Amino acid sequence: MTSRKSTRAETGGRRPGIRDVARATGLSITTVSHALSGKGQIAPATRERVRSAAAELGYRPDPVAQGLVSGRTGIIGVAVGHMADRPWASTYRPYYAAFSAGATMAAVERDYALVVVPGDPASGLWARVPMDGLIIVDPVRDDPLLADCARRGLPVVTDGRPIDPGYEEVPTVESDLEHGMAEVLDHLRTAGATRIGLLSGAEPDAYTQDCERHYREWCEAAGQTPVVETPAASEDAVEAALRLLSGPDRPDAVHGLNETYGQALVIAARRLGLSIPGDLMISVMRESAQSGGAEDWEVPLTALSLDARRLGAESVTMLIDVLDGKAPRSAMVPCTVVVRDSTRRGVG
Amino acid sequence: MTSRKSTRAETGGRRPGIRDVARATGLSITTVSHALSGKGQIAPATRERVRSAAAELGYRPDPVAQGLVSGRTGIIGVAVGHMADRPWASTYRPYYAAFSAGATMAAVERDYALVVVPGDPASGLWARVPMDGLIIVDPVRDDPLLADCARRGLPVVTDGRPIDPGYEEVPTVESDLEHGMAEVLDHLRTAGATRIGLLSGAEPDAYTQDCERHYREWCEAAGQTPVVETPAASEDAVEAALRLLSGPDRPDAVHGLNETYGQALVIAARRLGLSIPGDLMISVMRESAQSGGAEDWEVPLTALSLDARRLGAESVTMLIDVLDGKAPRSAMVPCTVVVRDSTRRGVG
DNA sequence: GCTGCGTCCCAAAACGTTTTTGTTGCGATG
DNA sequence: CATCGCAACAAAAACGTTTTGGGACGCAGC
Repeated sequence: MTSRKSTRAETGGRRPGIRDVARATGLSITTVSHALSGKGQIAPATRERVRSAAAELGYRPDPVAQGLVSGRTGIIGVAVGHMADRPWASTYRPYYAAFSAGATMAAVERDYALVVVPGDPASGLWARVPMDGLIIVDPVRDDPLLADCARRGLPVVTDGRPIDPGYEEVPTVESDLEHGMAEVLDHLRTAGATRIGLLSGAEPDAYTQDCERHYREWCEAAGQTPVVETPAASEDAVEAALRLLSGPDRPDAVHGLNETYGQALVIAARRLGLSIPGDLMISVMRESAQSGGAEDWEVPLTALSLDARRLGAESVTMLIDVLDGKAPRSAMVPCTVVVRDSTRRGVG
Repeated sequence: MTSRKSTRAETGGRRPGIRDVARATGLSITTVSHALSGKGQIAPATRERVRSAAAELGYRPDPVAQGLVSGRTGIIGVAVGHMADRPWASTYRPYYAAFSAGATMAAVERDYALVVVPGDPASGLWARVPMDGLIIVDPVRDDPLLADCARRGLPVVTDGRPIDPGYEEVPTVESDLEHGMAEVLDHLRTAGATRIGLLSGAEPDAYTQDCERHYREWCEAAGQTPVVETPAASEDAVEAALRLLSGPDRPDAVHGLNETYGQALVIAARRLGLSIPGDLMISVMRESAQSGGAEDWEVPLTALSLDARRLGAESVTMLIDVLDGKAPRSAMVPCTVVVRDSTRRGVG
């Protein structure tokens, strides 16, 4: 208490700076800096004197000033969500929350801090916050962020392969959608489905592209005609689900590319009087092992579960490797099928 | 492409600075700064000339340098998790993820960035990342962070009332545990419970304290003897649950103070051969409306659901108000009871 | 006594901005 | 004609560190 007030008085109400420590010890600023950072050659006695004076004053080096001279901030950015026209909250998927959680923990472990910014470049927030590198989640076609980072020379790692040409060298973390999609589609067929549809997405990113491609490849191998429906720009997913389930040769199983689509499928099925899994089996992409929602759905849905947390952690590790001068190899994270009632026909 | 290389060449491989823009336009640094920020009196023609030159060079003011002179960084910190001895991942609760998500979105809306740091003061990360203010989640007894922030004069908002004396003026956001606890306990009694226990926590924070206090007050009003059990420091929650359910006068309903305790109660009940909800009704604190888990539990649990997302958002709004010089009033966020099978005796 | 070499410390430059305090030229005012 | 005010710009001082390039001193070797 007393010491607090006295230091405040000594520094004239300001936060104590390195000058104040120098003045208090009768040493130079240089010596104080060296003594505290352990860099130069300082007599042990002096070092200790500086240490105690700094502690007494409650001195902490200003990270901003340190950043200015060192050029490093110890901050890693994550850019998520690419719908510029809508409020960010509406595009903030469970995937992002889990990804951020994993990324945060991996960052902290390596003594970095993590900040999440909107991927929408119009916000410009990402350029206003100082960072050593950026993780771009699901880069889209003609991604402006990717281009901006390249121009500025900011180290980048992407979650999901960039689809623009010219970024082949960017380190990338991605889910193993090839095996995952095959696994979930195989499961649907084994469970009794004869005609499997896909409720795809409109996002111009590698995730959507790849899922759809792997679906079509699987169909070809399985000798089935692909049945794909995609919600239009601002259309509700239920509309697309209804289209998918109302056409001729209605699919008897559908895989939805995200959790929202799963709910849309359930709603559409109910509206059309289709029983689950009797008339229609449903499986979805589950955006994270921790993501909820399922308990609020009427039917527990079989899911291909992405490991968003691990994806986030791997991205951070990879980016820090880049910052440390290493050139990390891109990584693949497995996703796993979790079977629930929505594809259990025999049981009940 | 061409312009990119040429600008690089002009600046000698460095990122272009405000000097480069000044040199390119033949104006002074001051004028460039004013032209771009729209502050001084600059001829419109000049302003436009500066603008285009800056765009041509790809100039962006360095946020670190701006922060140094302005004293503001546009970054808000959130400190979570107070177990210094264990790895952060093991103490990272669903509550934090939801809280962070809400906080992030509220921050971005007000043009701030949000960074999550470990509350463990030993890490020191929070002091190494520049921030304008800090949100402390669940401050504990003798909270070192709280003290440090007060000493440094860093604006603080807490989620959950600080329990140390001397921080009565700190703006705070908290769940309305008084009404929430009463509501869930009333529900248990109405559902048929005659003796309701509490599986409490060992954390020295206001959340735990208040829950326990409200529980005891409710018991007194209801004329019931409180039955409280608390897991010891490093003890598994199941042990405590077993103790709670093995004593004489075993409770026929238990409320658990977090999601982990809910699972522990289910496990303990099964181990003791107690049926749910027949022999034992269980309700838990649900750490967020979005938190999962429930679908992975064997029994859907009735929950008192905290609105972590909103708590995060309110905290940020409040902190920004403080930064803007306002003195916000502390806020209370309601929590809601969600009834599931674990307390439905008559039905399923 | 001069040189060479550690040891311990310091002054000043640098980092890239913003802000403060001018300075210059010119038209309007008395 | 002297003065004032205003528009448009510039020089230099901040901001709080780290880093660079020494300087002073004592001591050993020749």
